[in-house]
Amino acid sequence: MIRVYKVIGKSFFARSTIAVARNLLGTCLVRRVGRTVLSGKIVETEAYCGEDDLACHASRGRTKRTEILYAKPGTIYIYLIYGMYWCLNIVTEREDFPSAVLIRAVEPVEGVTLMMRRRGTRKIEDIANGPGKLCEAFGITGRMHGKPLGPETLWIEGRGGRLPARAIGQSPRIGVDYAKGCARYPWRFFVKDSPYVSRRS
DNA sequence: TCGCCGATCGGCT
DNA sequence: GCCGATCGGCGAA
Repeated sequence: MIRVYKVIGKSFFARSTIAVARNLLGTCLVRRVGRTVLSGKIVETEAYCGEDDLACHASRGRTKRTEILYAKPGTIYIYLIYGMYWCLNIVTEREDFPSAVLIRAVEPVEGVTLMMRRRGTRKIEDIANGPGKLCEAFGITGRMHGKPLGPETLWIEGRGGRLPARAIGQSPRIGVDYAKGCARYPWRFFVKDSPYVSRRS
């Protein structure tokens, strides 16, 4: 498959986190490793939005760890979860407002052979249907943390359009039951009927 | 298919 | 010392 997409600029991320999370669906996450291009269509995202969002890592304010969420839009935020898995986020909104979108799942497009090898599976639906899985498939680690989107790290491509509303599903975010009332916010977005999302209804 | 459980470690209390 | 924006393996049903 040949990509005919355009690189999405930083300004895409300098607006409401909800809008970014929703509009990232259908775009492509791309990375180059040596001569190999890895890419996948984003099919699932979550919005984490401000200190008032108890599920957001910045809900207890600025610390060494959460400082990154206050950075410029388009900055890469990667953290280690459960001591084992990396999770990929992209910082959103204006500088000094702590928010980001978590990329939770992609549909593998290019570099599938390498992804399968990294993931230890030949089942394409299981390659990148979860935040930890997609980082393993793409070889994304904490080394990219704090860097901007771009050819040296990873980037997003799109056609400039957006998916029709009827193609988009919405639900509470996964794994944030501890976040009191915020746990019910419907800030997870996914491509309806995609077999590549992390959990199907 | 479902639910439980352990792995493993950095950041916070 | 506790816990997590996860995952894969296991046993039970």
